[in-house]
Amino acid sequence: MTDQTHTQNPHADSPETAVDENRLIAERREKLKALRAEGQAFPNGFRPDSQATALISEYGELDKETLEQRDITVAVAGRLMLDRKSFKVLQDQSGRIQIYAAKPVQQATRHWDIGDIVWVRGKLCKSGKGDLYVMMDEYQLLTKSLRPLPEKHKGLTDTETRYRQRYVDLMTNDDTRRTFRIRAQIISGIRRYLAERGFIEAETPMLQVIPGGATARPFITHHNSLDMDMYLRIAPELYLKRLVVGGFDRVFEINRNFRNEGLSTRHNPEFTMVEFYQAYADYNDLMDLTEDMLRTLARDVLADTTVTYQGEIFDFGKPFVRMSVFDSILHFNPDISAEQLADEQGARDIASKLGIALKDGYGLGKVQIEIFEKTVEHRLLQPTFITQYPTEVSPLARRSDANPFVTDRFEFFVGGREIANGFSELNDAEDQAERFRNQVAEKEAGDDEAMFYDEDYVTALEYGMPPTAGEGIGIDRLVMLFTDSPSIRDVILFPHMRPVGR
RNA sequence: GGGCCGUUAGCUCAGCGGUAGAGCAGUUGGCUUUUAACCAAUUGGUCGAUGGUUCGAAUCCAUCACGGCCCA
Repeated sequence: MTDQTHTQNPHADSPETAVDENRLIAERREKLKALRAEGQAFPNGFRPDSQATALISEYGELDKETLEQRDITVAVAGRLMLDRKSFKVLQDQSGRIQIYAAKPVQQATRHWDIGDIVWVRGKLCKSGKGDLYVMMDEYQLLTKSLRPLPEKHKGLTDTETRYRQRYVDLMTNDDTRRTFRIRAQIISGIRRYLAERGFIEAETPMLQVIPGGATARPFITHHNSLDMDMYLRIAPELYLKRLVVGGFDRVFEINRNFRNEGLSTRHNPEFTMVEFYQAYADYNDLMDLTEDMLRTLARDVLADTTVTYQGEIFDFGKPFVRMSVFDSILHFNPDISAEQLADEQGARDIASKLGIALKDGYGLGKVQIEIFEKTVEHRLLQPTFITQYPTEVSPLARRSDANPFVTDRFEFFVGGREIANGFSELNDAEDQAERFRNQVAEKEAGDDEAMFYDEDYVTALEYGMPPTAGEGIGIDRLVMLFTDSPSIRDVILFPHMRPVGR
């Protein structure tokens, strides 16, 4: 770093910062200017030795006299959140603690503003009202905050600003900090769970020449020196299975995927999934694993196997229901008969009665899935596995031995939402080649979500992939559930927002 | 893409055809072991943008931008 501390901020008068300047900021700039004139306005080297919450849990119960006798000196650092002149409240990563300024200290710190980052060292004391505080014996303003913080009671509530300026949301709202701590715990919990069971973590390409592993529209980008279009991945699936071919029997990846689709409370263009693959296992093994993993996560992260989401209670402690697509349709639609649902024309009649628009190319499997999505999905509130998805809508899954019309696949639902998708993998290279050809035909017929033919993936399968089961779990939706968040934007630190024009 | 709702001071909000308001924070002073600290005074606005209607528009109408909810 070059020493610019005594020079004027080169951007202070530039047009882009002048736009939203106001009187409050100008006053703070004046204070900063005075600090620069006195010396180093942005000192480093002042270290805290304690965290607010740790101090309170360690010493908060001691009475005033005992604290006095023990004569404990601590140093804390953080952002000034409240200023009652004598008592000020400092917030660090762990939480809040009060600091006390005697009259001369108040005078000496008159240039401090709410939002400033400060360092304080002094004796731990207890106030007459029983609150722990740090006596300000030594103190230093570390970073002048030029912008005023949101209102101190209600904080920042404007949804748009919370998403666009997440840093303000984080410094202001406890709930936001809690949500993203839980998110971090869920991710590290999944990582630990899989690692403990012998899964190897991998990073596979985000930039792909053939975007595969899911049916979705990809983002297109361009590589300049190769002068070729590339795609942001829609799933890591085909690469992770290449690793299984290579001999990594248990692999997983926790990372971002990108889908060029609409935005909603449940869809962000980039989202996080964990995908994992286990050789010598089938989809039943993964349902068992999923059930145990989610129960473990709930217990470890929330200390409870029930989850309250938007007023509904979901129980991860009880065994999860398992039901086939076919049976679930019959279960929730008593007026539909098995014979009718199993017959293509019968199923089409049901669909049209339900007001579902069917395209010409749809076979019985797709029609059944449309009926399922319309009449069943939103009613799967408690943790439920739906199994036996039609082969027609499962181009990468292994056909059921008992009934080749369906695959050994499941999706997992909670609160009417799909959270996970897993199946016994298709490891018959010739069958896979045939299914890719069907996808290409659908793409040529106008379905821009249909898959590309991935020749190298077929080649990999030709070397032989052990019988394997694989699964993907949507982390964002899981975090929504665990944090009682109504929108996916509440669980993504920087959700996609349209640029705001001036 | 369609429907409904929102956008007013740094933040949280009222005002809904007739002089632009409150609380918080800010500034000045007082008080000094507070707890949404308190007391007194006080500053602060392109009412999202652009057109229109009207003697007069934050308010009514139209278009646009951004956001939220619901639907596709």
